[in-house]
Amino acid sequence: MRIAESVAGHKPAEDPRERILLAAGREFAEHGYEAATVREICAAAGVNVAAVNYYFGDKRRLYVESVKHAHEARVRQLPLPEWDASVPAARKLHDFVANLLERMLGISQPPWQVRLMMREVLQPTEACRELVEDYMRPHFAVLVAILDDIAGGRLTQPELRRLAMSVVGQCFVYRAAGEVVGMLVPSDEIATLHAPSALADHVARLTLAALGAAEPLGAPGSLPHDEHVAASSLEGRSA
Amino acid sequence: MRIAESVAGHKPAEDPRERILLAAGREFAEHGYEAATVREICAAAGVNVAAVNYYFGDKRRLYVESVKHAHEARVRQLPLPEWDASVPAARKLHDFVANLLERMLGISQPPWQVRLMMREVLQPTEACRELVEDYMRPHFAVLVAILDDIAGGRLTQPELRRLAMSVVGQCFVYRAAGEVVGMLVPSDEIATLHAPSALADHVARLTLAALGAAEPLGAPGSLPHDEHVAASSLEGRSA
DNA sequence: ACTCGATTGAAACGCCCGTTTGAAACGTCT
DNA sequence: AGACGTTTCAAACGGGCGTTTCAATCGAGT
Repeated sequence: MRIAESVAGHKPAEDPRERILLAAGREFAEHGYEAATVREICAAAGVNVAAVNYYFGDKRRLYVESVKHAHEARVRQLPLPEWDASVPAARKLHDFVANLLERMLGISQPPWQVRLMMREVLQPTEACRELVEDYMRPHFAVLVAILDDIAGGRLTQPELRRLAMSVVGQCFVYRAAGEVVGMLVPSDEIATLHAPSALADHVARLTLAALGAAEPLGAPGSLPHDEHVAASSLEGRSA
Repeated sequence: MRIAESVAGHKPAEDPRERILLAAGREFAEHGYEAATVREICAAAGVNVAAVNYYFGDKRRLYVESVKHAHEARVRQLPLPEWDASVPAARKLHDFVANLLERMLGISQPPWQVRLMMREVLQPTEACRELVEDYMRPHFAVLVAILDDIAGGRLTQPELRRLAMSVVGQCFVYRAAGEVVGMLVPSDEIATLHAPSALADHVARLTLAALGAAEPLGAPGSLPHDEHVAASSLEGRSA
């Protein structure tokens, strides 16, 4: 049996099982399940190819374990924000979006973890449903509740879910299609207007404006911008 | 002694090159480049494995050709909409979004074509840049112009690009993360509120509202608003 | 020192991969 | 008919894959 786990080491280099999980996550994130090779994973982990069979049984189970492992590390590091009851809903929305974007785009974490989960989202495997239930559904429910608060009961739950998906989609596209975004938008804009914090401002502001809980975009906002208000909009029929 | 003709069955044996491209597109879309196998492609196309080498040289070039082939078929079938000068910008926006969603989610097309291109977006290869320049950048420019029109010059070009990305993201998430959406949203809502046409209404409306060019979401509703999408609107408020 | 389960290691097992081969089958000329 | 370029075919090549084998090594209990 395994003895001396004496020093609760933050050193992942100790436990071979841990090393394999780490290397596997990287490899699966980079190449996908089928294209990743056990041999490559074991080489990166510095263990013999037989180790994956010894510790995990086979490649499939190693994959599922590595997804769970990355997922748990992610949850541990970026828990759902909690707010005081006095915090206004608009602020909650901004915090939520900022958290979501930081989780997707932030440099606070090695990029392969979120990339691995992104693969699950785009082409779900058996590890996906668990991911959704444990991780995404609670987040989504929180977002819906915030939006319900902002809308003040004027939207049905199905409409709120659709609106929530719009919020998520605006964040999601930057992670999933980031490279194409980089081709369509000048790189200097990426570093400024499309940085996580600036994006959070934008998405939250857009959503609030769409709900009538903030000035429309282009009206006097947080940016030093032209001050002429949209008193006479060209298309809008203000009833 | 020509038994080969009858064995082929009722399937008209057309250009083998075309058959290979078609089967390859399907296979690459389903499994990705590395996991797709030449043998499987050739079996589906009803040709010998040597044919791919004969017609395309190797697997890599077959892949590039199949992406181009699907891309061209897509462009041919869904060209950029063109509007009369008198069409209001809000209507253009709705048409653009509806077109985008139809292209991504519509049943008018075998699903593997857009899936193949989605793979390029998510993990670009050499075929991606061409895809962006020929296909996506023009569409994106049109969207930016429409939004500029609606905003009436109150937003800078960088801000317009960011807003355009928000519009695209809202559509994109349904294609890229469709399976997860299906887990988070009750299936009956998927068939109604999240159908392409209903989604187009939603995204266009949300964007207009955010720009102050339409009533906020949850306001008295589309009744005081002009007729721009009323015909296809099937969303039932207050279930 | 010895035992014995836990762990590691090098090599091998089938299998399937992308690609190549060389000859047969075909269509089209003279 | 015969010759000749084009296209198809079964078979094989070398190599990498996931997995297994089995002996070597380790480390604590006796």
